[in-house]
Amino acid sequence: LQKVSEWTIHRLSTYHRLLSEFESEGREYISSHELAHRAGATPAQVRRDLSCFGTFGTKGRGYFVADLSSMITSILGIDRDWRVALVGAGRLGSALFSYKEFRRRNFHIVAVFDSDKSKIGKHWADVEIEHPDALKAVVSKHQVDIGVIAVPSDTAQSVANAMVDAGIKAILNFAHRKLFVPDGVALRNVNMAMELEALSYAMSRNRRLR
Amino acid sequence: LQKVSEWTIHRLSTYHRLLSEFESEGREYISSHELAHRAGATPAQVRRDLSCFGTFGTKGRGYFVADLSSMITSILGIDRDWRVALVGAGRLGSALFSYKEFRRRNFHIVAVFDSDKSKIGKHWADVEIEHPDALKAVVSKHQVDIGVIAVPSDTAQSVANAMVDAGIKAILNFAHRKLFVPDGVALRNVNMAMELEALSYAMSRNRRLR
DNA sequence: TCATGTGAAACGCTTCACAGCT
DNA sequence: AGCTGTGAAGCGTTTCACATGA
Repeated sequence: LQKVSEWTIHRLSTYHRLLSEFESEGREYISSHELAHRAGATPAQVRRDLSCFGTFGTKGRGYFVADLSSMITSILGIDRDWRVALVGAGRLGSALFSYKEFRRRNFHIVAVFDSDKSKIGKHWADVEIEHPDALKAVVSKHQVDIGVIAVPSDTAQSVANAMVDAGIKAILNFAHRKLFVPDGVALRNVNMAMELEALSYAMSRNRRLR
Repeated sequence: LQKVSEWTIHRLSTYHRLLSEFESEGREYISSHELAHRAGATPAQVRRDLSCFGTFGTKGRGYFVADLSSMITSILGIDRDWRVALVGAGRLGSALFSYKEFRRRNFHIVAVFDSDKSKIGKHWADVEIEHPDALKAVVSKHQVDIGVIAVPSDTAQSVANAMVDAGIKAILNFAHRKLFVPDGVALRNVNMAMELEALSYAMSRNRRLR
């Protein structure tokens, strides 16, 4: 079993989405060249990415769309439901709660937490907002797999600690702060402010170059 | 002028945030070692990142916090205001509109667009929601620098095209889709579904390894 | 002939290690 | 002595190019 880079995984996500499109277009076979073109990658990269997990193609023909799609589904582990706990019931949390792309991929938010007393007890759809103190109990009761952090930066690390303590093994962090978690806990960050700063840098530089 | 990697830029964002903390703690000097520790990086990496832009440190002492902070501010181009146009006034757009981290960094959303007739004409704070057809006119009127795409995947590329056509040089894309833009236009993606799939992969793999 | 799968080369980022300055 | 700045080594990813098989 070799090491697979996180970029490969991101590209697999992309290939997977494109394969769905090809499937609904009725395409049977797809070449690495065409897949790469639509994915913004190179043919060699597509083949290399896939080769990490086995040999799925037919020489001279390409990849059978339906098979490849279901192989990637299985590799990514999205051939099952995942239960998600959301901490932070502000506007961002609300947007995440109703983000259709999540449910479409079988990620189900089964619990919502917020320390704001005016929010506790309210319902979002059929989920009641609870105090974060209940995290550990709720996580084991609902067998939560993934924790989503949508709280202000200054409390993000303590929320992450509580999630780890509750046995959560995967965290998606929206706070603008680097989080530290033990080995064995998967952590991904979505940092919108950082992306804006990257754009700001690019624009400042372009201006300077002209 | 050398090439600077996008990871260096992301780390500069992180250093910048940490330096603000050190400043408010009253620290005068900071070593690459301590900065790296808080940033989750290595001392050599901190020094290498900074060396792309000049020499800011004092041998034997470290970096003068206030100076380094303002240097990074200037490098990232966040020492000025940026005007942002948001396309997509759904829940995600709404969350972005009121995301405090943006305004704190001087990113100001000065225009909001949505093609939903029931939304057009409504106001968010003092910004009126307009039809995307008005994009080009509004961008040049308000001198918009950055476009944010918060629409469903299937219309994201056409929105990006319209932004490019309107002269926007930097785009932040929240749609779950790879966008293609011409050279000279900076593009950053925030792909929440993709991050969840990366977590799903990590969890599936962990389980398989045991 | 056509497209995959893969050693090997190329490339870019990170880490090492130390000269040089305070 | 302590810490920066940086050439050089190390390492992981991408790209090349071709043997292999349909």
